[in-house]
Amino acid sequence: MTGVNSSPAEPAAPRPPRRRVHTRARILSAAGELFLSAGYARTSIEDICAAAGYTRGAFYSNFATKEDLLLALFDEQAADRMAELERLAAAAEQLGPEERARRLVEALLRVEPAETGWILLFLEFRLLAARTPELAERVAAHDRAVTAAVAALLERGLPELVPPGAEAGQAAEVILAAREGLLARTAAGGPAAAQLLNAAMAVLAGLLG
Amino acid sequence: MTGVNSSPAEPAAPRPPRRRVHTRARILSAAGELFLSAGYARTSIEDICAAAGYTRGAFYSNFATKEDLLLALFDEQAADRMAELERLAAAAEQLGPEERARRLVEALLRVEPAETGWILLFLEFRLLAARTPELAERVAAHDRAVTAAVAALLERGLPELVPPGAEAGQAAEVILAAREGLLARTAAGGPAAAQLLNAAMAVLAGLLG
DNA sequence: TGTACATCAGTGAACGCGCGTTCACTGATGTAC
DNA sequence: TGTACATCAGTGAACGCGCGTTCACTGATGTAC
Repeated sequence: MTGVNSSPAEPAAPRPPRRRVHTRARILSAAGELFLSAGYARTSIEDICAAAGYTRGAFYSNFATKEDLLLALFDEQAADRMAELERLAAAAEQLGPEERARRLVEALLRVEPAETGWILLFLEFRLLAARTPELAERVAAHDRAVTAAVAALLERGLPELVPPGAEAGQAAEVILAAREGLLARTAAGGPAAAQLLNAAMAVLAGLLG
Repeated sequence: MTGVNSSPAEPAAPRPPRRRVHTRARILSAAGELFLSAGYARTSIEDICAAAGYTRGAFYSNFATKEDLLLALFDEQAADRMAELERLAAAAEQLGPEERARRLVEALLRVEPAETGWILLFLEFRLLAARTPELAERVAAHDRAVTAAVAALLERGLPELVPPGAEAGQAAEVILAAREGLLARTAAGGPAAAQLLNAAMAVLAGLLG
């Protein structure tokens, strides 16, 4: 099969596009940075191409529309988030119940500075999705996945947070919503992230103790 | 002072503009409806004027810019929200501690269908504010006022929700953030509002019990 | 290894549209006498 | 009460700009022989 050409009469063997392989990645990366600092709507395709070192056409040879690019970025980010949760679950598995609980609370509530940037972009995506059915399903699916992962974490490592009468999924939903709400407040110029998360920790600790 | 004209030589007595008094209100109201259903960015001034029965010029004779209109709407809504909280506080004052607690939890977590619409507009405002310093201060001030009002409610009527080691303001912040986060999820096509708020109630009840 | 050819990623000019804002105007409303 | 005048809320056409998208092209890259 290797030496013998398989019927050269066939119109065109599907050849892999192996030209300037990094273009798409570079555009994605530039778009990510610009979206983070200026938001999706305020960032033009021209801006992105310039930052990545290409012209508009390069963009349209890699993405169908601007929304398509946003979706690619979202999928990337969503995958990262899920991978992180899986890592966290695996790490938690190794620990004793006490240390595990401490780690999980911290991991669920802590905020990296980078995230305060992402939250705005994510909110913009939620907003867009609210008016765009296809996108809405994507966000909803992502929410379901993250909620389920966090619910599993809670069940194994923080059962105190799942009170009798409630399901782990409900607790996860509330925690994630609170987290997103707090992040939104900080990102839009409210109190510092650290301060708000201290609040959340204090409230949680008090309620649990 | 009434019969005698006070120096008619004076250039022009400031006369009150009492012409088509309802124009501004009509535009505001039409804008509110359209913003609710399509969002701020997707609603054009032309749309608003048409819905209100005027032309573009009428708009600019009542508002400086589109952002100015949004701000007026925001202030209106913010005042309503604060008034509602005051009414709630006054009503709670009349009740025994048990009934009062029940009422407050319900009031803080219940969601009117109308609010799921407003939340999207509010998020869009937060997003805009995140990139616009003057707006940011407005939202932050509103957040502070609402948080303080809710904190006062909690201190008087739901001290169980303010665990030892935490301040009422912190508890208020967490509750409001969770509420906003949950609303954002429903509004963008996630689970039904009722379902999410059941979750919050169940979690709270469990933690408190 | 060298040459001719085909492909297609990326170029860059142009299109077209939506929309916020401006502006010269007009006619209904209120004031002065 | 009636008339002349001034004001200014609202009209509607036009401006201008940003931006997403299209498209005819070109030249580097890979393939065939």
